[in-house]
Amino acid sequence: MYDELFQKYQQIGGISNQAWTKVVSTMHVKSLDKAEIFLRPGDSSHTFALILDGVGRHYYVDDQGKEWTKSFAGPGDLLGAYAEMLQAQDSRTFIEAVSPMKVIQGGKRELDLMHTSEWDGLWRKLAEDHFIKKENREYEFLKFDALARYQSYMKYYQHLDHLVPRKFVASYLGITPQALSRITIKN
Amino acid sequence: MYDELFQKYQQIGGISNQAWTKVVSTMHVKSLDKAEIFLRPGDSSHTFALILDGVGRHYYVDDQGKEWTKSFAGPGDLLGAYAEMLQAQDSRTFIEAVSPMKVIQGGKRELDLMHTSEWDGLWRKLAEDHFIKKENREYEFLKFDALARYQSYMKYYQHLDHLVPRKFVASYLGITPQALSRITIKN
DNA sequence: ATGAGTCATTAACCTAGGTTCAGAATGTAC
DNA sequence: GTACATTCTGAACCTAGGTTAATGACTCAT
Repeated sequence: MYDELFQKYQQIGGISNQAWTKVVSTMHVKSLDKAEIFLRPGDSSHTFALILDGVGRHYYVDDQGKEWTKSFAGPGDLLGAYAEMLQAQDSRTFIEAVSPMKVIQGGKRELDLMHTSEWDGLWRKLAEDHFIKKENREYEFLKFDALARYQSYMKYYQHLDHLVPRKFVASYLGITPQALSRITIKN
Repeated sequence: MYDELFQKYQQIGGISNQAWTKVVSTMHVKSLDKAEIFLRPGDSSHTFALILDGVGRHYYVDDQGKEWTKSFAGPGDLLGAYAEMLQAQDSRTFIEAVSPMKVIQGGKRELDLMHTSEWDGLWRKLAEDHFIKKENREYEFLKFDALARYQSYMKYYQHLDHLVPRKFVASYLGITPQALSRITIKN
């Protein structure tokens, strides 16, 4: 998985093996139990990880205690409070392991190491990809009903869905588990 | 306004006066009538503009002919099919003048001129800002009802609102003009 | 294996917002 | 200024999805 990880980010941002290794070598592998929380509101957003195995989930909790899932993340994906990192704020989101996970974790040290021009392209690409994904989600919230959003979820996250409880899917779609049941039985 | 524009992007991305002037000097001023369309689906996403005066609107049209507003843009803001530009696709969105506008327009030539490392920081910052804005909108769609979204709109776009017809506000919130009337009368 | 939580589903009822239609209030063109 | 078109508001009715509550089906810890 290490090699795949390098290849993935190499391809996205044209990082040299050297620069990559320099950063990754100081990161350490961490295992997370199912339902273990990786990051919570108030934690430093400098903490991040790359997923080797398993599925993670980024979510908010509102004042009534309801959870709203922003995104899921699988092998190769970035786990972290990305928006807060960009704004130099502490995390406002929770990140938890949906299934048992294995990740390589980094922090401020590694982020600083990536503050060279060689990494600019990668970070720009990551920002752009994040933007495109969120704009697409905006589009779906504006135009799609819950069923159409569910179908889009299934398409986008098909490789992770078998590990994701339906209540999390519902919270990602912005509906209740009951509503998700209604939708998926009928259609 | 020219100076303000430079100062704004100077501050965002640390562009030198020289680099800025080199790009802007080949752009030309364009006036748009109210309701005039600046860009439509199928047009090259290389066409973009910086707003000198007036208010623009980015929107989709769905298969039933309904319009869904992605964002508004005022003086100093970027007018363009940004997501499509990033993906090297033709525009999928409409952009129109909500009020009479004055802009400085650019195209592929200027985009190419900005393909130097000096511009990387600015483009990265733009991508990040776009991402943050969209993630915030995702958050509001997940957690807020129409009234709360309206209040958020009023806060964010208060400086432009006097120029924006309410039907466009409704289409930005993802509701009908009738629903917007209901909301704003009662509250 | 057993009991205590979770989780998914179903059903009955409720509500925010959609739809349709109509009238009032604006704009805009001549 | 008059005429026409567009926008805004309002009311009546409808529907997608929320809320509450009940019932199995699963975990999983002991």
